[in-house]
Amino acid sequence: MANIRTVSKLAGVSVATVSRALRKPEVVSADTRERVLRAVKESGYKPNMMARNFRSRKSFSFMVLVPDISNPFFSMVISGIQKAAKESGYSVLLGNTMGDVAVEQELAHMLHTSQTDGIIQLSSRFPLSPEDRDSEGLLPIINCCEVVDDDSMPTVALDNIGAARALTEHLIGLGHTRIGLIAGPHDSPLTSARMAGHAAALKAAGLASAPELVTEGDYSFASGETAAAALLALAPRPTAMVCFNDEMAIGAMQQIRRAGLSVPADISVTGFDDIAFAAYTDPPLTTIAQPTEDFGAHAVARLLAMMDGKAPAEKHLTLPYRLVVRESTAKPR
Amino acid sequence: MANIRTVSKLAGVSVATVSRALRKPEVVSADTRERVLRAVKESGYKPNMMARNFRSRKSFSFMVLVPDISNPFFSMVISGIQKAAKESGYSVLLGNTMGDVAVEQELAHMLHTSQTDGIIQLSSRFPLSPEDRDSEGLLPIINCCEVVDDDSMPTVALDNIGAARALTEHLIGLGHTRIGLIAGPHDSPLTSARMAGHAAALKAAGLASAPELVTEGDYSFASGETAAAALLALAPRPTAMVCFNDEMAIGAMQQIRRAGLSVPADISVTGFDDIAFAAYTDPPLTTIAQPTEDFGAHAVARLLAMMDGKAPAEKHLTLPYRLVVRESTAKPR
DNA sequence: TTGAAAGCGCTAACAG
DNA sequence: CTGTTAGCGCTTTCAA
Repeated sequence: MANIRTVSKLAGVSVATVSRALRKPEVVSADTRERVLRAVKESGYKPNMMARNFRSRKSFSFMVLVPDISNPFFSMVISGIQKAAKESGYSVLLGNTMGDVAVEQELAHMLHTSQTDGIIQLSSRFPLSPEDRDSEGLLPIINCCEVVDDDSMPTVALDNIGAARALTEHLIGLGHTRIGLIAGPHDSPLTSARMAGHAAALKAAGLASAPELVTEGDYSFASGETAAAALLALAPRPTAMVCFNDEMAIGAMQQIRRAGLSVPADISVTGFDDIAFAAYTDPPLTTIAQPTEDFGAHAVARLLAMMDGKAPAEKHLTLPYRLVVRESTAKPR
Repeated sequence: MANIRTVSKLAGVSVATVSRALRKPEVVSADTRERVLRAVKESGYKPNMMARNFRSRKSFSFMVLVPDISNPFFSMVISGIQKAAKESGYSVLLGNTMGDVAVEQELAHMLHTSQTDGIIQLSSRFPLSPEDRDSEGLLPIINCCEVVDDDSMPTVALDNIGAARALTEHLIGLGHTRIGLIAGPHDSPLTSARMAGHAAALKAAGLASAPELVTEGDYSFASGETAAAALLALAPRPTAMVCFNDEMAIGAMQQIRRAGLSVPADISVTGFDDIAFAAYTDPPLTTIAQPTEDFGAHAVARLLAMMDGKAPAEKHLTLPYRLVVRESTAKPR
C-alpha cells in the first residue's frame, strides 16, 4: 500500500511537503501542490488515518453511551449526533450499555485509552468509574436528553418541566380534573422534573394531586400496561392518563382497550417523545415532540468546545418542546 | 500522562517487557509481571490504544452502514452486532447513510484509510465507490439482512423466500384466496425473493396471482397507507394484505380503519420483522420474527474470518424465520 | 516555500 | 525470560 514516502518520491519532494500539500494546501506553492496531487492520484495513495490520528493525539471520534439503541427516541437522537459529528469530521462510536453500569464504565474508560475524544451520555449517570474519574479539570463528557442533578456533567435537554406542565394544562383545559400519571422511575431526576411540571399545572388550576394517581413505569410497553391497570382499578377512575413516554402510553392504551374502554371517549391518554409510531396508534397519540436533531447538534458543538478547554457558559442548555395534539385526548365524558 | 516508558523505568524493566507483561502475561515471569503491574497501578498508566492499533495496523473497529438507524428493525440488528463485536474486542462505528449513496461511499472509504477494519452493510448495495473497489482479493465487507444478487459480498440473511411463503400459506390456510401485496421497491432483490415465496404459496394452492394485487411501498408508514388505499379500491376487494414490513402494515391498518373497515374481520393484515410495536398495534400484528441478534453474531464472526483471509465456505448464510401469529389475521368473512 | 530530522507510544523481530 | 533495536506513517519543529 502506498504511503506518504511513496508519494514524496514520485513527486520529487520531501514527505513533509506531501503532508503539507494535503493538510494545508495554502502553504505550498501551486506548482508543488499540483505535483503532489498528481503523485497521490498516480500512486493511489490513501492517508493512513490511524497514523495521522496517533500523531495528532486525537481519535476524531465520539462515543455515544445509550442504554438501549432500539428505543426509537434514542435512535433519533443518535442520528442527530452522528449527523453533527460528521459535519465536524468526527466519527461516532456506538456504546450500547443495556443499562448495565459495568458496561457503561468499561466503554467510558475508552476515553482514557485514547480510543475516543469525548463522550455523549444519554443516561443520567456520570459514566466514568470512580477510579477513572480523578479528573484533571474539565472532562469531555456531556449529557444529552437527561436531567442531571449532581452537576457532574453539562447537559443539553428538553424543558421537561414546561413540557409536562403543557401536557397537563392541555388536559385540564379539556375539562379533566382527575388525571392519572404513569411516570418514570421515582429515583430519576428526569421523573422529578416532569412531575414538578405536572404538579405546577394542577396547582395553578386549583386541583389537588392524589398519591394514588401516581404510578411508576420503566418506559417499557409492559410497564405501561401494568400501571394503566392499576389506575383503572381506582374509584373513581381517572379520566386521563399522562405517560412519560410514548411506549408506556401505547401499553396503557392497549390495557384500556382490553378493559373494554375506549380512548379518548372514556379516558384520554398522552405520551412523550413523539416517536414515529405515535402518529399511527389508534387513536393517534397526543404527545410532546422533542427536538432530537437539535440535541445532537448542540451536544456535539458543546463537546467540541469543551475539548478546546472552553467550559460552557451555561452548564445546562434547555431546548423547547412542542405539544402535538392528536386524537388520544378529548373532553371527559 | 504516563506512558509505557514511565512504567518501564518504575518497574526497572524494558519497555518491551512492559508491553509483554500486559499483552501476553504468560511469557513473562510471575515476578516481573507483578512488578510491572504494580508500576502500572502506581503510575496510573493507561495504554494508548491509538498507538497500539497504529503499530499493529488494526483499528479494532467495524463500521456498520445503515440506511436509517431509527428504523427499529435495523437498530435491533445493530444492537446484536455491537454485542458480538464487543465480545471479540471490537468497537462499532456508526454509519448512518440516510440511504444516500455518496454518504455511504464516503463512509465505506474509511476502510481504505485504516479507520476501520471491516464493514457490515445493512443495505443491498456494495458500499465502495467504483474507484475504491479495485480490490486486491477478499475485502472485509459483509452484508447483513439483505439479499445481494450480484455476488459482490457474502451475506447473512433470513430465509426470505420461506418466510414470505409461510405468511401467504397462513392466509391461504385461513381461507383467503384474494391476497393483496404491499411489497418493497420493485428493483430490490429482497423484494424479488419475498415475492417469489408469496407466488410459490399461491401456486401450490392452485391460486392465480393477479398483477393488480401487487403494490409497491418504500417501507414507510405513509407508503403503507397509500398502497392500502389502492388495494381497497379494487373490485372485488382483497380479503388480506401481506406487507413486507411492520411499518407498512401499520400504515395499511390505519388506512383500512379510516375506510371504516375492520382488521381482521374485513381484511387480514400481516407484517414482517416483528418489531416491538407489532405486539402493541390494534389488533396485534401477525408477522415474521427475524433472529436479529443472530444476524449480528454471524456477521461479526464471518467478518473476522474474512479478515483472517478465510473466504466463507458458503457465501450466503441463511437463518430461519419464525411465524408469529397474532390477531390481525382471521378467516375471511 | 521546502527539507531534514525528530519522535508520537507502542509492538515485534532478534539476540542473548 | 528479557533487553536492544528498529520502525509503523505521519506531523511538526527548526533551519535553510
